[in-house]
Amino acid sequence: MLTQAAEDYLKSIYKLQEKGGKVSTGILAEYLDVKPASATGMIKKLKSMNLVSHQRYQGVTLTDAGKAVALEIIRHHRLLELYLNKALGVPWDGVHEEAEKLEHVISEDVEARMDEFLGYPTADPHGSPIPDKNGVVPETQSIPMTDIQNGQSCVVAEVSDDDSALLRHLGSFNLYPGTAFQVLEVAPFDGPFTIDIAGQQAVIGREVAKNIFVNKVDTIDIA
Amino acid sequence: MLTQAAEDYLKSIYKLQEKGGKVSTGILAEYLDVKPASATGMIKKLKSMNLVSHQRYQGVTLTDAGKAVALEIIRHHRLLELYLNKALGVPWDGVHEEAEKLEHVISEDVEARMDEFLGYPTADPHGSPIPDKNGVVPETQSIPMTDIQNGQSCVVAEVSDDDSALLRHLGSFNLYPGTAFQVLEVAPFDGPFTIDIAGQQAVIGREVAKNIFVNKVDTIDIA
DNA sequence: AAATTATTTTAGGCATAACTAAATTATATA
DNA sequence: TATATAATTTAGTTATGCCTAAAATAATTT
Repeated sequence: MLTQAAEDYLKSIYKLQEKGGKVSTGILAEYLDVKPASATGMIKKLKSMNLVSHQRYQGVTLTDAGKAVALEIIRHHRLLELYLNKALGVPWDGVHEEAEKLEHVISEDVEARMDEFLGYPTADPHGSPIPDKNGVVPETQSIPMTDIQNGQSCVVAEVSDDDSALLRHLGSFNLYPGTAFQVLEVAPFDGPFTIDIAGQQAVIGREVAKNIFVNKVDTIDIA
Repeated sequence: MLTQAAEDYLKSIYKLQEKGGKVSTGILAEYLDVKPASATGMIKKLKSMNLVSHQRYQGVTLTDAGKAVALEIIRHHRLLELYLNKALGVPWDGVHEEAEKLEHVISEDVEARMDEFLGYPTADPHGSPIPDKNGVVPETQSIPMTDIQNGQSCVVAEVSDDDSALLRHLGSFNLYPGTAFQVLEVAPFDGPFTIDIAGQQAVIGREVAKNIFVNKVDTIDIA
């Protein structure tokens, strides 16, 4: 059995690897809010278990075994988030924190039952893809909202899950995955976005927009 | 926050206290499968937190604060058992093990939501009373099956929850809480019980019967 | 090549929780 | 009441796990 800390390291390496290939000790340490020396220590431990590859000064990479573990934890986390939201009505800004604790203790049996209850879903309440039980991650090709031009219509695909204040803010505009909106105006000099959501106007700051990923659509369905 | 070990000690002290008043270090150690010296160590720690009273060689007792914590954990455990069984279909011989891990991690919010989903239940799948959110334990007055005489009819009230093989065995006879049966014969010299469950005969050994608690009834409802 | 930056090693700290062995205290027995 | 037995406590040890600061080393930049 792996410790909770080891599982957290693997999960973090996976997520950082997604964004930018090799994961340096420093980046990993910063992400986990520990000192680089601590990260080096855990990396050595994970390497001895053949869960990561690592050569000094070259950064870490997950091995196939390590990736499998990381994906399993991520699957736990995202299924739990969706289950807590759908089955127990936990608001979407609260599920992350709860899942963070439960993901390390839930059994495969209970996970399978939640999966079945939910109808084998492919995304959590924030739009993040849920790996299947073999570790296959559903493909997504969303783009950052900050790349969207004036007049373009889009649908929210995914938002960051770990900042509950941000999630409450997005919720107040109904900016959940699946929600359509049109960009009315992008203020110059990296200014805020004015958007139209189902007839309501809203102003979304750039720092907020960075946490929103969307798919472009040709026209908005007017419901 | 308390450690998991500390919570387990408090829970154990509560349970042992239920049966026989003062809880000696030795009994506690045996129950938790540690050496007496280890129990002494944890008792000192809990005492320093005002969760137990203890005077050397005199055994431990929970303080009001300690009892509140113990009841909270027990409530977590039993609600989880029932939730896993009713909402996710986990078989009754599997819920204990799962709840044992989850009870230390679940939030009060999620607990309240499970409670509501279940309709504010008062007993878990094994018939053990579920303390309410203020720590009030529903009264029960069941008696050991081993005290039942020939010819007496009873209804299963509660069974031990921690031996899954035993639970599967009882399940094979339909001996769930609420099930009625009649004692047809008690073999002499502390021998087994022959009983009638809905027309089916079964032989229940004494060691098994010790784990079953019942309420006497005058007659069996013939369904 | 020197200076800067990043990483790794070393050595040690702290928390938790278990253990053994020996000393102490309580209880039972002769 | 003295003594033997049992239970408990103390003291010191072990093991795990994760962390840090400081020093050493490697890589990168100027």
